[in-house]
Amino acid sequence: MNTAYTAGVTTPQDESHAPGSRTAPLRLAIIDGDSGFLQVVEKRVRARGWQQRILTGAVPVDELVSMRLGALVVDLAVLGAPGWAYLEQVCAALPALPVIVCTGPSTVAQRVRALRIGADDWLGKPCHPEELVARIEAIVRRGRLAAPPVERPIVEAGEISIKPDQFQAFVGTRSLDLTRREFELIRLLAGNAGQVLEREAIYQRVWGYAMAHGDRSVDVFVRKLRQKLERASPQWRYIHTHFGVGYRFAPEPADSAAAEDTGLESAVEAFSEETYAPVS
Amino acid sequence: MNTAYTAGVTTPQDESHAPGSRTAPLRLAIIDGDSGFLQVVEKRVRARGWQQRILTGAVPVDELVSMRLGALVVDLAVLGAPGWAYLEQVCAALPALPVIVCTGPSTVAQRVRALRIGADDWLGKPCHPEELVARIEAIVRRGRLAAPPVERPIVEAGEISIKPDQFQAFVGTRSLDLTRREFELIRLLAGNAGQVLEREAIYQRVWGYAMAHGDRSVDVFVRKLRQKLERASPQWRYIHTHFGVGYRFAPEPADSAAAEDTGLESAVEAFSEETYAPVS
DNA sequence: GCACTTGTGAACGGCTTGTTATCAACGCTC
DNA sequence: GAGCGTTGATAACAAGCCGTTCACAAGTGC
Repeated sequence: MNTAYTAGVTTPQDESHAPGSRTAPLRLAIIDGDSGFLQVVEKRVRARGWQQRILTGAVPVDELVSMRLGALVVDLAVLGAPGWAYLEQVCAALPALPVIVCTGPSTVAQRVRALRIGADDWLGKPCHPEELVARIEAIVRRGRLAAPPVERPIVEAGEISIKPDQFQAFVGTRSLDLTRREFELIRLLAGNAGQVLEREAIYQRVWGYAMAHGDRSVDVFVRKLRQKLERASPQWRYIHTHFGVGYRFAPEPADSAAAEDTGLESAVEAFSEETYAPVS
Repeated sequence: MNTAYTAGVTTPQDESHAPGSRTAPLRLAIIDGDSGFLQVVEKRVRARGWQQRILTGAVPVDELVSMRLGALVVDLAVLGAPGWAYLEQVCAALPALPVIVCTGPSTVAQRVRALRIGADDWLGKPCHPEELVARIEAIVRRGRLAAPPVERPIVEAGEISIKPDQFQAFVGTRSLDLTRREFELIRLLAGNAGQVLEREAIYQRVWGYAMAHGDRSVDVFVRKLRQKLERASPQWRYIHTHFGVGYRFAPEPADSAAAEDTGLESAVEAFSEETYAPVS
């Protein structure tokens, strides 16, 4: 009913940043009526790649649940007298949800009451949007720290499966015995299956810094990977060279020599919903 | 820098491990010089059954660690110019420690900076002690809340069984005679059997604070564990090294010389629904 | 055919890990 | 409080893995 929404520039999957800092974009909801305030906040929310949803009033708790929020900002003034009951209700139903009350002048008693009820923070208006965002970050950080590590999905491709929590790839139950770099590389490639990745981009994302001119490391590691893949799964070809460009990951049956010529390959490439752009 | 040796009883795990089993009294430290303020705060801290410790200045991080704090309140004004560096240092070394800055007049930029550095909250003086306490409670609550990974009371792995209530591991009825740290380490590893845990993560969760660069403690304790496991259960191998990453707990028969060639190792691990599937 | 790119194998060297020893700190008994 | 055994932190050395680099072969496109 009352949902303006703004999607951050969610990069498809910047999955493999070098030191594994994994952060899905935060989903933030704001119950507030001050359009000027909302605007300046939204600007900063966007800059962080978060997703923002603006609510103009009390939304049933069920709906809040279904929004799968990462944080909630509330202006109690908007809700009027039932605001306190609503706050209590939300905090009781969603104890894991960070809640920041951001409202006008208040008394100590009010602030203490909100915090006791279950709110995580209280920020008086007028306030600087930067501080609001910083406080949201601090609370979310605290919550994430204690949270169980996010389970990463197992990627399946051809015969192999990539298990991030083991830093290893398998054919059936058998390990490919990859080193760390090899694993990071195959994870990056398989995570962007069907896409041609340029050497410099690969290097940047696996090694974490810019590739020096003439560096052949990527080639060498692709070779190592191919060797291990070939040994463990000889019926498939996984990594394809694009001359003058880079490499593309796409599992294909090994006997598709004829198929490749006809461009049939795209029929095999499967699990990636990413748009597949064949390169002649 | 490494002056005071604060080894000793160090049991920092209870806050990070034991979910909500028992709520030990919160240990609170306050770096502040205002005796009047300290007095009114202390009154309320006592009323809640917390333990309070007053520090008159910057205390070495090592000492903070050994205090096993549940929260820290800092008045930056007391620390002077180096206060910011100190704050950063503390937050880096003890990311799990709730830190509240409670100090005099401030600018938005200062508050944002502190929150970014790792502080959980900023409360301007003068403030009502009740609000300070309520904010501490809210932060601690948030930190405790998201820790639901219910650890199985007894973990069975290979020949050994781990009994948390006894702080000991056994082969049959025979104790492995593990020290406290050794036990915490094997509990963590076995509790995440099959997963590769990175050294820093292990250190953070067993020792309770951030691992210093170059620290080899995890390796040394892994060796001690392996030694005791080997002695008590020579037919099995439990802890596996992942070069450049960390360690993985997975019971495997020791005679896997032939098995390794067939990739048996992964089939046995995790004592889950996987059954041994002979290869070829 | 020529220039350039990519594949391949091997060797070097650095960094990671295994292992042992030493010492400070602590708890215990007396 | 002194003496003694235990625990944990740290240093030092050895061993070995792994990433980088080089040289050369093979392949690609013009």
